[in-house]
Formats: sequence, structure tokens, C-alpha cells
Amino acid sequence: MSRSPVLAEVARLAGVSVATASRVLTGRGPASAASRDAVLRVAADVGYVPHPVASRLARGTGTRLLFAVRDSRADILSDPFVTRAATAMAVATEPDGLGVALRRLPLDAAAELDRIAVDRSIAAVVLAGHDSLDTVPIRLRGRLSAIGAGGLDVDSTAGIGALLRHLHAAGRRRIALIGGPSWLAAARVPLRAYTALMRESGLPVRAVVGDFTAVRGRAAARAVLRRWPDTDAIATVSDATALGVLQALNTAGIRVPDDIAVTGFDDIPFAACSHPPLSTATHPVELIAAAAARAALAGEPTSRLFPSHPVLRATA
Amino acid sequence: MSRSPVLAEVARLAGVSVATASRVLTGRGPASAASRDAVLRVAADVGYVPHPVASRLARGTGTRLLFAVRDSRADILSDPFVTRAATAMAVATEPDGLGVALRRLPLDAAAELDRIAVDRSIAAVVLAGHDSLDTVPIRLRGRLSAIGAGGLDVDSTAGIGALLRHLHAAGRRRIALIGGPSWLAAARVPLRAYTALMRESGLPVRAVVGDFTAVRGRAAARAVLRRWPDTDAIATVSDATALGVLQALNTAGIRVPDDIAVTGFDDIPFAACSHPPLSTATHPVELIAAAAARAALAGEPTSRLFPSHPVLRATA
DNA sequence: CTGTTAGCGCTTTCAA
DNA sequence: TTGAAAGCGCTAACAG
Repeated sequence: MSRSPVLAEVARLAGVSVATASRVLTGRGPASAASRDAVLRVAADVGYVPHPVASRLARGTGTRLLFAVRDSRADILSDPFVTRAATAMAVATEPDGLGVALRRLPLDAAAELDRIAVDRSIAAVVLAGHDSLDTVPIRLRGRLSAIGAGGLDVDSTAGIGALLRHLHAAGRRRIALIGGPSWLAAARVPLRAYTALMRESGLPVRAVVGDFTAVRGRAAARAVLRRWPDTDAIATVSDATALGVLQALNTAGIRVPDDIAVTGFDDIPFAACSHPPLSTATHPVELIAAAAARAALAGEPTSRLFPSHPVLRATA
Repeated sequence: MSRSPVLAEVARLAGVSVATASRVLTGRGPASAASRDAVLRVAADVGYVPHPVASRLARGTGTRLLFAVRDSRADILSDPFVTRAATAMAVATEPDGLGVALRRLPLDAAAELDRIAVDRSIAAVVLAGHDSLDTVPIRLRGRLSAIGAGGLDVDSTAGIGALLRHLHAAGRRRIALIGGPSWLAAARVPLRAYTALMRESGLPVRAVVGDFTAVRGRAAARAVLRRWPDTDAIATVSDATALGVLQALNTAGIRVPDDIAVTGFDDIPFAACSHPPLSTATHPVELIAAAAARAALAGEPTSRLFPSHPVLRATA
């Protein structure tokens, strides 16, 4: 078993120069039909597989897509949203010979971003949890995209809106919201939607801060009950939070949804396994992640909203 | 803002050749204290960051770690175990300038493995769901490791054993097991442990096949009840399965753990959020994944068992 | 211990 | 449209 065939071999066998072979195989630059055919046939014959590393070195682009998640929690990289997204990116970039790298960034990410900008092994960067793309190093321009905050995001205004309207239609009139952390600009979107809707319907605004974890969800639920004992619905912006809420209500002997309705957000795989099964909104996390990866690699700072569909199970 | 400094610059500034600079910076090969100091100082001064892509091209090693998961399910790549492990690998390999790629392999993976073997961008491969490493292409030798099946694995004999003993001590005498899929060699380990323990204690063997999903867990639970109506405990080899079991029992009006005790396996983040909270065994998935990544990269076909600790919550 | 010299495999001017 | 040649930035013989 010999070494894998290289471009030079293909070129020689096809009777053209490596330059021509390269042009044909990459699709960049001119080539006559004759040489195109020859090269393509030989390549297929010998089972030529290009060497992405060599190609990227020559082109000056990196070999990995960095998924940089800004968060205050040290364990954010084991958050289901992050692991799902990272995995989807790995799948999406695999065919290009790229790999994905993962890094948590502290809230003040400036220094870290500078370091990333000079790392020539990084082809592009997908940012999550960042609120202003204006402050990123210029050297990163043209090779990054963002999830959330003005980048690729779930249409949470519509999503939370639909859930809240459902609660309202079901007769709930004292609806609390457990939102996202205050340092996250993207968390303001669902909060605004909630506030506007409550005002509009003449309902009280009962918002507390959450952090996308079940632990915080439990605590937040208790806080809500203490502060507004007559609450009849708790909406959240994350399934994990909602599961925490469910637990807190269960142990407090409060019936769901009879006494209090609960809604999640994201429809993680186990949302259907809670007791009662969680009503939530489903989001194409894998699609979003793949789109973010492509946008970063293409250098187009895409801004796009993905649909949020209510999934009504038993908690609301 | 100019380009990042390259090795040649550092060498020139330090008054040595690039070869020496390379030796110092990579730590391979000799170097006098004097040149070492000079190189290191200059490198720090100019903020030299090596170019992993160039280095790996020169060295002939790839730039990504492939996590190849063999499974019959098309959606296996969104399994929590896979996403957790992949993420952990991305974190573990990030400092080396590597990225991770993810691929599902069909049960008959021979052709796919051959293709992987000729992909020069792949530095190493971590296999999961594979049962015999003897059949992998020779070209992959020395750069792969395996999770499960004789590679890096959870000590499921001990883990399942501890859970079963706990059930037995709690008075359960008709314990069923929902195991793993039959095509997976690694699934035989917990099954053997279960069978041995049941025989030893003079208890009936009630084993059915599962596939690590909640959906299958629901169906399997119903099958168990139909076949052995007096079952008083259901052990599983995956939390997802156990959550499915819990659901099936809930809807059947069977009380857990009063009527039937249930145990999971893995302690996924949401195991604590089920109702009742799931008793299971906790496993260092991230540690295992990181170790597998290191072993693959180091070319040492490690075989090691990781501890499984019972986490007794409310279902058993 | 050190520098010189070839590469690693591909891309991309540039001149023909 | 094509080929020669010069890199991309680093590593590793090899001779000193």
C-alpha cells in the first residue's frame, strides 16, 4: 500500500502541469475542456483526495472553525445548546476538511479576541453570547459570524409571543417571566416582547433574571412565588430553566398546569420527558449552527431570524 | 497593523537560524542555553505565534481529530453522549491548534474507514461503537483510539453491579434489564454482569434490547410489563432509556419507586430533573473523551476503565 | 550544538 | 489557456 496520490501525480498522468490540474480541481481559473476532462478522469481513476492542509497553507487560510462562546459560567461549554451547536458545526465543516475548536470567552473578551485574531490556524469564528460585533479586531472582519444578537438567531419575539398568547388564551392573567442573564444583550429581546405584551393586555409585569440553568430555574421559581404568590403561569426562555421550575413547583406541591402553567424554550431532546411533558417552542439549533458556520467561512456577516414554533405538551 | 511575525523573523532577531529557532520553540532537538534564551525572549517580544497549519504540513500530520461514531441510527450525532464527548474533544485539542471533525459510520464501516485512512488532513481518529479494532486499515494504526469495547470505557460491570445490588438490598427481586443494541459488542458487558448477578442471587433473568433512546425505553418498558407483569425494578444502561421508562410507567399509572424502581446510566444533566429524579450512575464522559483524544493523538491504543459511581435520587 | 538545504502539497502570479 | 517558478511557514535530514 503506497502513499496517497498527490496533485503532481494526477497532473503528470493527465499530461498537464500541476497548475492546470489545480485550476481544474479547485474550479478557480480557466481550463480547456480537454484538460478538464483529462484531469478529472485521472483524479477519479487514481482516487485522488486533495490535501486540505497543504491547500489551506498555500491559500493562507486556517484549518479550523472556532466556536467562541462568551459567558460568565465556566461550565457553559457543557450546556446542551452549546454542545448541540458545536456538534452541528463539526458535521457541517467536515466535508471541507475543517475541524471545529471550542473556546469559552469571559465577558470581557477583548484580549482573547486579539489572540484569536493572530492565530493563523483559525479559518473563521462563530461568536455566541456577544453583543456588539463592532469591537472585534479588524483582522477578524470577513471571517466571522454571530449567533444571537443581530446575527443568526431564533425569532424569540415571535416565539415567546406565541407562547404568551397561548397562556393568555388559556385564561392565565398573572404571567411571570424568567429571562436570560442581564449581561446578555440578546436576552433583552424576549424580555421586551414579554413586557410589551403584558402592557398591551393590561397584565402585570413580573420579570426575574435567569441564566439558562435548571438550578437557577428552581431558585427563580421560588422567588416568583414568594414575591407574587398569585402567579398562574411562568414562562421561561430556556428549557433547562423550565425543568428547574417544574421541580420547584413539584416539591412545593403546586400542580402543573392546574395551579401554574409553565413554558420552556428550545425544545431540547428531554423536554418531552419531563413530568408533565414540557410545553415549549422548538428551534432548529442544528440549522442555525450550520448556517453560522457557513456564514463565517463565507465571510458574510449574515443576520437572519429562524422560526420558533410552539410545541404544546402538558405544562401549558 | 502588519502581518503576524513568522519564525524567520524571530530567528533573524535572535541571531540564529530558523532551524535553531524551530528546535527551541518546538522543544525537539538540541539548543544551547544562549540561543534558547535569545529565541524565547525575541519570540515573547514580538508576540510570535506558531502557525500550526504550516507545522503540521511539514510534519506530515493532519490538523483534525476525527470522532467516528459507528451506529445504525442516522441521528446518533445528536445523542447527548456524542455531543458531550465531541465537545470535550474540541476543548481538549484546541490548545494544540487542532479541530475536531465528526462523522457517523454505518455498521459496516470498512469502506468508510479506508476513505478516512487516506485523508491526510486527519491527525487521528477516535472510534466509538466499534467492536473490533483488528479490522481497521493499517494506515490508521498508531493514530487511533477507541471509546468502549476494549478501549477507554466506563466500568459498566461495576457500575451496573452496584445499581443492581442496591436494588436487591432494597428488596427488589424481579429485576428487568433494558440493555443496549445487539450489534454493539460493548453492550454485552453490562448484560453479562446483570445475568451473572441474577443467577448468583437466584433471581429471574428478564433482559430486553434497547438502543439508548427514550422512545425505545418507553416501548421496552411496556414490553417488560406485558411479558413479566410482576416486575418490581427496571434497570437500564442509559439515562435516556430510563427517562422513557419513567414516562411509560407514569402514563400506565404505575408508581415509581413504590411499585417499580428504575435506574439509569450516565447521569446526564437532566437526570436530576425527571419526576421523580432519576437514580443512576455518574460517568466522567468529558474525561473519557479527552483521554481518548490524547490517546489517539499519542498513538497509544489505550485500554482503560473509568469509574462508575451510583447516584441515588428518587427512582430507586 | 548549529546552519544549510530540501522538502510538505498545493496555489497563484507571471510570462508565454 | 497554459506552464514555470515562487512561495505559504515550518520541520528534519545532513554535514559541519
